[in-house]
Amino acid sequence: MIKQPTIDIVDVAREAGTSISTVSRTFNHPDLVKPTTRRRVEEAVRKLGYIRNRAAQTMHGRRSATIGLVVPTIAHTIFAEVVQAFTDAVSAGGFTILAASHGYDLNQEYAILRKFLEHRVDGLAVIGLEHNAETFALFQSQNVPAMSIWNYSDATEISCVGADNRAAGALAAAHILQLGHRDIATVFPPTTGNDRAQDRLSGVLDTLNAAGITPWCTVETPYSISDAKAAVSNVLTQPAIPSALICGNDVLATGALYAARRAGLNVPDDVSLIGIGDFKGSRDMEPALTTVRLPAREIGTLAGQHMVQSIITDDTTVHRIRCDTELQQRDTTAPVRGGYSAA
Amino acid sequence: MIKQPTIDIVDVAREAGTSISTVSRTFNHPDLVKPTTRRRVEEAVRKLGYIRNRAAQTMHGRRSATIGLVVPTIAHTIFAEVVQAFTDAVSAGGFTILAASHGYDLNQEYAILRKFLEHRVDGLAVIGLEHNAETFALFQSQNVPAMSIWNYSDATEISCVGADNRAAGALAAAHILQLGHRDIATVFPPTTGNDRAQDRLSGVLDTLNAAGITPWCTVETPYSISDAKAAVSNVLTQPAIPSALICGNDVLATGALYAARRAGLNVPDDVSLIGIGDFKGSRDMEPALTTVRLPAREIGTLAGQHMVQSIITDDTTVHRIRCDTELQQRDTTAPVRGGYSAA
DNA sequence: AATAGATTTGCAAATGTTTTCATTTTGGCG
DNA sequence: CGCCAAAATGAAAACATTTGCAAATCTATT
Repeated sequence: MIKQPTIDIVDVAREAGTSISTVSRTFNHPDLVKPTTRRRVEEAVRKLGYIRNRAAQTMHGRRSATIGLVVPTIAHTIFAEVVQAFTDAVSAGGFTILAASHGYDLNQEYAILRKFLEHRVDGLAVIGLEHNAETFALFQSQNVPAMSIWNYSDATEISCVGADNRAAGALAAAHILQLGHRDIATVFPPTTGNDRAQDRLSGVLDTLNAAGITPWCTVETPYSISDAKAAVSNVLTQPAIPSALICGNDVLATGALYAARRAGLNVPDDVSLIGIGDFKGSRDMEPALTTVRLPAREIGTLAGQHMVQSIITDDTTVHRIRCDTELQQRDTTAPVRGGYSAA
Repeated sequence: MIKQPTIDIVDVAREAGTSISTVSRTFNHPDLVKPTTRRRVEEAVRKLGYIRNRAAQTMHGRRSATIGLVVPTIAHTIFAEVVQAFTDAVSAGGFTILAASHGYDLNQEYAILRKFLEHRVDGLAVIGLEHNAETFALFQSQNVPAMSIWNYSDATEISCVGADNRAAGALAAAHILQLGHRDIATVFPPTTGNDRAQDRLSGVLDTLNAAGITPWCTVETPYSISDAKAAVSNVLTQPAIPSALICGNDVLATGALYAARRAGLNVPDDVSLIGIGDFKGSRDMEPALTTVRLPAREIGTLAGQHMVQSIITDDTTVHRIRCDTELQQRDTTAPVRGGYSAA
C-alpha cells in the first residue's frame, strides 16, 4: 500500500460503479441494497482501503459514538480500575472514550469538558460530586447526558453511580469501635477538592463523635505510600501511640502498615489498621488488609452501561445508582489489647 | 440556561451582526479582524454559550487534535502510569486522547485502531512491538504518525519510545548471578502476545545460559499478585527450593514475596527476589524490592512529546528513542548463603 | 478632496457524509 | 407480453465549518 490523499466515499462509488448514496446505504442500511451491488461496494472498499469519516457523519447529526471521561488522575489504581470498567462497558455499546485527567484542578476539569464538547461527545462523565459552578452550568446547558461516577448522593444535580463514602467511613469507624478501640488516629489525604475523602472523613468523625470519642490525632498526608509511611512513622515512634489507625484509603493504609513494621510494631497486636477501598492486592497483602470495599469495577461497569442507555434512549433525566460498601474483615484489625469487645 | 437546539456559527454571526466568515476568523486568525468586531463576536459567543464544532473543522481538513492510544489494559499500575504521562504530554500540546484497551487480544487491537482512524485521529500509539500483520499494513497505508510505546528495538517498522526489555532481563539475571546464586527460578507471565515479557525472559535465559546455568524451574503465572502468590507458594513449600527468584515484573515479585513470607521464609536471607519495573510503591515495600527500573513516566512523556512533534511537523519518518533501564538494588536480594560473591 | 494602499469584511465554494424524494429497474402474474 | 407493485438506485439538499478571492471600508498622503 502506498500513502495517498485520503480515499473518500466518492472514490469508492467510482470504483464500484455506483452512486455515493448506494455506498452510504451499504454501510447504514445494508438490507436496502441489492446483494450483488453490496458485494461490489464491499470489494471496492477493501481494494481502496477506505475508512469511513466519522467527522462527516457527526456533522450530519449522527452521534459521534464518543464519550468524554475526566478523572483526577489515571495513575492511581482505583481510578485505573474504574476507567477500565467504564471503558469496557461503553465500548461494548460501540462507543469510544475521550479521556483526560485534571490533577485535582477543577478549573482544568471545566476546560477539559469544554474541549470534549467541541468534539461533540455523546456523553460526559466525571469523578465525584464536587465541581465548579461553571461545570454544573455547562451540564445544564448541554443536551448531553452527564454523569458523576464513584460517589453516591441522593441530592445530585446530575446522574450518579457510586458508593456512599460517608457510609464507608462510618462502617470503618464502627468496626474499630466495636473492637473496643478508643485511642484512634485518622490518616487522610487533604480533603480540599476531594469530596470522596471529605465524605469518608466526616463519616468516620461523626461515628466517633456519636460514641463520645475525639480522635487521638489526625494525620494528613498526600496520597502515596511513601508519604503516608513517613507521616505515620512520626506518630508511631512517639512514646504513646493510638491503638488503631483509620485510613482514608488502602494506599494510605499500606503506607501505615509499612510504618508500623518499620517501627517494630506488630499489626494487629500492637496497632490495628483499617483502610477504605479494597484495592486490587489489598486482600493479598501480608497481613491481609481489613478494609471497606468500594466496588470499583461494579461502579465503572454500571456507570458505563447506564451512560450508553441514556445516550441511545436520549434520556437526560437524572438517575442515581447506589452501590453497596461492605466491610472486609481481614487480618489487620483485632480487639484492643486489654480492652473489651462490645460484641 | 435552557436546553436548546445547538447553537452554531450562524447564530453567533446573527447575534454579532456580522458574517460567519468573520466569526470563523475571530477564532482562527484573530489578528485579521478589527478589535471592535472581535469583541462583538466574543460577546455573542459568551451570550449564546456557543461551542465550536470540531467535527466540522476536521471535515474541512483541519486536524482533529486527537490521538488514539490503545493499551492492553489500563488497570495495571504500569500502563496506568504510561497512559497518564502520555496523556499529560499530548494535552500540553492541545491534543486529547481517544483511549481503549484490548485485553491482550491483537485482533481487538486492530479493530480499535480502525475505529480510531474513522475518528480521523492525528496520531496512533500502541503498546509494545508485537502486532497483527493487518495492523502494520494499516500503519503503512495511513498518513498518520504511528508509534509504539514501552519497548525499544532498533529494528521497528514504526517509531518507538521505550526500554530494552531484553537488557532489563539480562540486568536482573546478571545481578542474581553476581550474588553467587546458581539455583534460580523464573516467575513470568504467559509470553504469547506479550513481547515485553518474552524479551525479558529471553534476556534472563540468555544470561543464565551464558553462565552455563539452566533455571531451577520456570513458573508461569497470570499477571496478578494473588495468582503469583499461589504459583510461587507451590515452589517454596517443596523440600528443596531455589535460592533466588527472578520475576517478570514487580507485581509478580510482590506475590512471590508474600508467598515467601507465608512459607515462613525470610527474604533475602532464605531466598532472594528481584522484580522488573520499579512500580510506584516497590521502593516502599518492606523489605524494599530490588528491581530493574523501567522509567514509565519518562517513556510516556517522551512518547507524547514526540508524537505531538511528529504531528505538527507532519513528519512520518521512523524515530527510535531508547530509555535506560537501571538496577535498583534494595533489600530483597543478598549473596547466596554459604556461596560466594563474584564481586 | 482625491487617491493609493492597507485593512476589514462578505460571498460562495468546498469538505465527506446522510437522507429524502423521485426515478429507474426488477420480478411476478395474468 | 404487458402491467403493477416492490425493490433498488441516484440527484440533490443539508450538516457546520474554513478559506480564497473580491469587494468594501478605512488611513494617510498629496
